[in-house]
Amino acid sequence: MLIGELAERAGTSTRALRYYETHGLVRADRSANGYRVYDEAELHVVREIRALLAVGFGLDDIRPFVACLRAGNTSGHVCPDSVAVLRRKLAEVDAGIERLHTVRRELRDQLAHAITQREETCLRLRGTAR
Amino acid sequence: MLIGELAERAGTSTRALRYYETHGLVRADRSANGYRVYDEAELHVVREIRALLAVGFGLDDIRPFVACLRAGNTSGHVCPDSVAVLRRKLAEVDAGIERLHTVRRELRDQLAHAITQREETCLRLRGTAR
DNA sequence: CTAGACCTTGTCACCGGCGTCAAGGCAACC
DNA sequence: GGTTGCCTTGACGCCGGTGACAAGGTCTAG
Repeated sequence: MLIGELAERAGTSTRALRYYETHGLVRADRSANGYRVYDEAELHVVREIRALLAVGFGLDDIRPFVACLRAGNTSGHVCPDSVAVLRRKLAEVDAGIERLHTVRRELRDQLAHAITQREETCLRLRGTAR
Repeated sequence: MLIGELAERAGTSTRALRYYETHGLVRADRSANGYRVYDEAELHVVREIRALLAVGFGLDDIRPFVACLRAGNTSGHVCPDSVAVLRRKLAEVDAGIERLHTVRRELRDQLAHAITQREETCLRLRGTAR
């Protein structure tokens, strides 16, 4: 399987695949003419990468999952390192949620305050208009 | 007030102030020697900018708030444009929270799954060991 | 022989809010 | 006049995951 086919089957671009390779996530053999040649296993690797990226992982976070897949596991999630990353990410997401809730409260308060202010101004203007 | 003093009093850097200026958020007069000279009002403007940046606003989002302050309002939040941005941001934050909750669920499930798998593997290994 | 559909490496561009360095001008004090 | 400490503009770097383009090699079909 050449890079174009892998890209299409994995739903990504050849550019991305080469990028993953330079960052040590995807491996390729080379044919005599220098083309990258992939086996079926790499398809699963790339799909794992894409799935994790979509969830918001960075390439560095993904590395353990790929290693786990390469170690022969059906899922990239079952190795200790992967689990550690999952835990960390879960904590990060929790922190993010909390932060957004704080921001949300603040925004709501400011919005409420602004509207109250506007109504008062409006009333005052009507008052002076008479 | 020169740029260094403003930066210090507003809790930011001169670099940031110049950046805000190039993006039309902060205004400065120039003294004879070309130095930026700020009046007290700009301090409030910069503080407003910083507060909104801290909440996660982009510079473009902040522009209406600055305009509102310049229009003579005590708060930058009371003008219609500002309120519109506040509403939009609130919606964005809500969307962000929801997205993170989705991710969180997914992470939790994968984590649970991974741990279950590991326990099974562990049991199986113990079984074969005997 | 040629067209076109692949592949290769290398490089620039993007987004946003700055940090940081360069090279120089101005003010004030010793 | 020399040092120190402010100020000026300009330009590059960063982070991450690509998109896009250039200039070339390779394979296949007509």
